[in-house]
Amino acid sequence: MTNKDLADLIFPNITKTIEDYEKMYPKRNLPEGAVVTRFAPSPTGFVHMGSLLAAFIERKAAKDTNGVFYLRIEDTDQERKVENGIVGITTDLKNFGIDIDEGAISETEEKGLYGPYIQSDRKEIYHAFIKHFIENDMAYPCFCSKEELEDIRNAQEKRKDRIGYYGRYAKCRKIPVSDAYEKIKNGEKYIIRLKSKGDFERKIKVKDAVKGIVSFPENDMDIVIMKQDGLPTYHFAHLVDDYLMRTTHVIRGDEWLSSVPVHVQLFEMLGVKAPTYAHISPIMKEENGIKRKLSKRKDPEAAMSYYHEKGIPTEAVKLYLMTLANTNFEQWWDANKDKTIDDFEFSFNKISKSGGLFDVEKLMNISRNYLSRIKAIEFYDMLVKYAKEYDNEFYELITKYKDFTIGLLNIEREQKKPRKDYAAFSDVKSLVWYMYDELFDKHDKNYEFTNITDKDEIINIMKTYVEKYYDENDDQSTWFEKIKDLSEEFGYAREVKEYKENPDSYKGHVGDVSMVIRVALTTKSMTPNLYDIMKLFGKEKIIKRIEKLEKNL
RNA sequence: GGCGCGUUGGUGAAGUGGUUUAACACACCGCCCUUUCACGGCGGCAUUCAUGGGUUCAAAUCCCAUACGCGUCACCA
Repeated sequence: MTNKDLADLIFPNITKTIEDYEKMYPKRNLPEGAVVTRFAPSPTGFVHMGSLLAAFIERKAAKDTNGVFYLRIEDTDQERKVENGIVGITTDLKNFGIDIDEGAISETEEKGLYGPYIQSDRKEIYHAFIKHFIENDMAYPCFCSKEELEDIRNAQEKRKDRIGYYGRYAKCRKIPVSDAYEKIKNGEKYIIRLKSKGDFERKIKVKDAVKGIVSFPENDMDIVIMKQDGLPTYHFAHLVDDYLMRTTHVIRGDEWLSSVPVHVQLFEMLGVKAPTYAHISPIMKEENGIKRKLSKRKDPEAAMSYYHEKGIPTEAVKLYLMTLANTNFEQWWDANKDKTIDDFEFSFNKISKSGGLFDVEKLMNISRNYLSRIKAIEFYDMLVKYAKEYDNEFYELITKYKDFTIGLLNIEREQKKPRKDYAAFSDVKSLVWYMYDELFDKHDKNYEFTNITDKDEIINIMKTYVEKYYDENDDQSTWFEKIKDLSEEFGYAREVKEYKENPDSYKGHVGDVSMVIRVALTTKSMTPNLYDIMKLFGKEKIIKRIEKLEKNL
């Protein structure tokens, strides 16, 4: 009775060998230094901020080196599966412009030569590898029941020993092959465990691309590699998949860091090179002075849908992720305002070792900067898309008055330092409602007059202005000259300076008069450039606004 | 409890033994500019890098302890 007999008994139908698979999935033909990465989520139906950050880094690292980025679905835990879970993930990725070179596309489709990319479709492959492990005395069946395992654990706790299935506690390890053979033949339930040759007293050193050199004791646990349902555990699937799919860099959350000894051991036992690991810290959230991991259950901002609903552009989220990924990005972007994320050179050692706090404020600031740098028409197109989904009334208006809206969005935009009014598409309506008569008429009118508040004076100024001075064909400097003339006529200083030198000689200054015009037309004391607004309005609308002012004041 | 990882201003952080009397950005606070607001400009905001020891001519940077935080110790990933 040999290990081979046992392996044949357990996997009678597995005929392919490891060599066969190595031939089927040969080393990738890629340029020197190309990085192959993967995003490997469970099919839970959506991506949250933490995993999006990983996916983003994976995508970026592969693209920068002309490598490959693929999507692999890790569904070895059948209980986690959600209906249409894969589509949920691929659409989230698509929404954020993270495109895959290979991998799962939907529940039934995939692309690429290194598949299948869904783990539950790879059972045969895993079995071939497990068979190889058993044949070569690197794995064995374990018949321990839950209760027996519990007993072992209790004994260990009592003795203050390390918890786990190892050394003298690994009782199934000692079962002779022939006995194991008989047990299986008799239909006893079993799982497959690794026969670890590691020594806890010896240390290993591993170079992590983010954390640097980390050292651990060798793994001496006989970890489970195949579960009773015949599917491999994460550890073993990681070995097989990342070897066969020729992954060069495994980027994952640092909750995996303590599994590194197991993983390097597995690769060693197979006799192949382990990938480079990059363990990234989780995104944290502060609540009541306590830092904790950003949670998809507790924190709405962890879900991608949150940004969609708020109308925060995906590009802004990506920019924020880039600043989280590489902290030197922000400075670079500021110095290279016309460039995009694609132009930035990503590096692993610029990833922060400790977990950063998720800062919505910062994200909003980045979004504000981003939105100020794009063309008005791009802004408009995205705004329309957003409004169509979330604000039908506004959607009707901005599509009806398309050029007007683009003109509005373009105010003080095409200049070295553009205005930064908007952080999200949901801000727009509440900031510029007064531009649209339909919204203006139904909105509560709270005229925010400041220095000049006398009703007759205000009406007088406005009427005189429109009748005597305002000409919609004036350029900005002529327009402003005329406001100065108007100010003078009413006893206000032409220049602020003049007024400040001789405050007693004037009722106020040109700024006060400008404010009257601004508030009279918009009700707001804060607006973009008044000249541009009036230009967009045209004389007719201005006159109507003055009539409305008289009525409402 | 074992094993690991981390700890620089309110926040993100730069920094890898000397040119750091600790960059830059967000937030905040002043002042200035400005036809308003915004933008912008200028200035303020850690004499100190969790704490305590050590190595060194020299330490945020190297070593050791302690504290705190986080992760992990499943037939979950």
